[in-house]
Amino acid sequence: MSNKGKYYITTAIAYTSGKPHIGNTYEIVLADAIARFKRQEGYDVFFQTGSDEHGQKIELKAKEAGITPKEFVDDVSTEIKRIWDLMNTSYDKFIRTTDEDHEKQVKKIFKKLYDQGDIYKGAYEGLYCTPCESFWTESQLDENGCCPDCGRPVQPAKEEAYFFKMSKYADRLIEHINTHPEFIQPVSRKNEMMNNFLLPGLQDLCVSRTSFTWGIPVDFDPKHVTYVWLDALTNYITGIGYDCDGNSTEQFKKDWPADLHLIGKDIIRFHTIYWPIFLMALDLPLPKQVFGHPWLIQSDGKMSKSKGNVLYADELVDFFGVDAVRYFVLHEMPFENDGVISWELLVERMNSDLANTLGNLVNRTISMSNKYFDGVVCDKGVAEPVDDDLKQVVTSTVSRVEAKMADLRVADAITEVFALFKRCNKYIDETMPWALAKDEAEQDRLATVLYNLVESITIGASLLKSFMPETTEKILAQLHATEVAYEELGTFGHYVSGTKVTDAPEILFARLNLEDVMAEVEKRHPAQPEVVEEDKEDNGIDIEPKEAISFDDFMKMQFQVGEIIACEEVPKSKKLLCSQVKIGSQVKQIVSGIKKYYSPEEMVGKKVMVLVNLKPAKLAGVLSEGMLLCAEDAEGNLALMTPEKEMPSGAEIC
RNA sequence: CGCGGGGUGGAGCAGUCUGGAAGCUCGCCGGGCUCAUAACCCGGAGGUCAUAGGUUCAAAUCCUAUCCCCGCAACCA
Repeated sequence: MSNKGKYYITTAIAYTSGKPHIGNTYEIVLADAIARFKRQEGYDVFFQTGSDEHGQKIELKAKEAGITPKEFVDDVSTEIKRIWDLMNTSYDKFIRTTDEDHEKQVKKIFKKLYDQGDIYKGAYEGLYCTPCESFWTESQLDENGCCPDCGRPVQPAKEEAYFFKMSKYADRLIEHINTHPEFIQPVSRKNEMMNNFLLPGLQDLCVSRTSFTWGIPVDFDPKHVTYVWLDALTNYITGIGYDCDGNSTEQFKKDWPADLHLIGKDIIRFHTIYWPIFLMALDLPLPKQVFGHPWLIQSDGKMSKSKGNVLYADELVDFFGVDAVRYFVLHEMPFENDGVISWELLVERMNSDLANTLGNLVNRTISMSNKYFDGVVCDKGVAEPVDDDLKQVVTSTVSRVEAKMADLRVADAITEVFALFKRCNKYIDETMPWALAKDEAEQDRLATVLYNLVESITIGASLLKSFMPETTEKILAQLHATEVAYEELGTFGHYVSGTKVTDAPEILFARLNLEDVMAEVEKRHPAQPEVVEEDKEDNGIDIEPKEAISFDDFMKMQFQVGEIIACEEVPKSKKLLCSQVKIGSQVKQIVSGIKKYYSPEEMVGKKVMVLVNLKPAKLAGVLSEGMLLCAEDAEGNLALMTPEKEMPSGAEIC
């Protein structure tokens, strides 16, 4: 095997808040396909993945489960690893951010950056939930913009925190991005980063928290823990032996900078802005490429547990097998836009590509060899012009695959391999071995045809190795063939003439019946009654129970009947309506997120239930002096609460 | 005028940067074949490439406007 140099590839580390679903699993499989292919090409590959195990969310989840955070992340991390292994991914290292050496380095890095002035102490302004004593970021809030823990509104607040001075390195980063067009992939993301974050000016990044303790403590200020990105991103260097005191391992010196960080499109910002800037501050070279892959989404609506349609890798493997799932996620994922996954599509691909095109090809080829020559495959050298195109397609596939892989077009690469198998099926029709078999004079031609087929399949199977390693093994085993070395894939005739193939070909991929699969899915996940659509069968919905409140708490809230006397859309907002509500003799302006369900016209004249003494606040720049109360179903549909008998505006609700 | 992505035959997608006869996979219809997992091969139907203008000899592709989806951002009290 020729050595083309080192190749260091990473995935994002998975957050240990719960079991990874098929969307998360996609990334590791994609990375694995790239890593395996690079190895096959002759690179010295190091493939790292892992888990991100700190943070408030985990602290809370552990508390709920009545175990320590460490116990909690041990469980989840084990589960992640189990799924990665189940998917047959060939990672070299699984790093955990709770690993001792990682934690040690993070502390040192934090200190170093502080000492050199890149990190300073300031105050963090965020959204604070007072009852829970917790800070939340925008993205953590629930669908109502409230505290995800207790569902109550959050307020802006401050706490002491350390910040990283991003602006200092911004110009250098802009320069780097502009002079390295391959750095951010796909390129469309580059403009997004530039326009949204870099050009308007970078905010300093908060790198510590005092609101929770499950994290890496800041050495010199122990009430702070390191906040997510400085902890998580650094795994890429600590995992291969970085030491900021200058005692990095040989491996680090060899493998850094990374050749590819493979991540989801949602965290491109952190990998193309903050991470490079951290590296600049540490005086380390930047990774060569960051690829923000799209997501797999479900065609039948958002994943939701109540619909029973959340897809998990291990369950899919139960139905289809490891390689079929690998094939699906690799093949179905486009390069730039989100891909779709559903049981129907899975079954379709399984049947048409894996069972029909590939499985059947191998099966019929072996059957013919057995039938006509007792399984012995010999090249008798009786070539005909029709063979040329087959050989041309087969021997040129490797270069096409290589080109696609170089651009990270994994889906296109795997399609090229299947084009080879399709060409083989066509060849069988062109040569009609069953017709040759009837003619004594054509025995040598028949043998040659079968040899060409077995050789073509052997090359195809060898090319499949990065994507479906088990299938490669199975095919080669049935043919009693040896894998064709990468450098040899462009030439024909490696299969040893005179070899006997198996006399009991095993079905590689069995066809599945969609109805059967759906019935089984149905059985495992009994459909929950859809509360919205079938209101004849109203089974009600359950929500998280909240903590009991005292009567005094209740009495603090003032509810009254209000009459909407005017209503208009709030400009620049998608969801907001601004109503003038008459409550007794006064009129309050109230903004509500109900534009999707009510038009301003139909609002006017309604008598509604109003929480009157809520502190006024601005929404989308418009003052709101109360809250219109609504009922909300599982789908988020809203209905205003109105008195069931005529009541005057201002009437107290109690 | 917050930022961005998207709208291509029944389904899922490519093609758009660098204009030049609308393509792939699946499904459907018809034919062929029978070695094979009712598989394989060939052919066909089906699209005004969201809409309306414009530039051009030529537009899915470039320009302008509009409509509709989807993310993100905007404190959806």
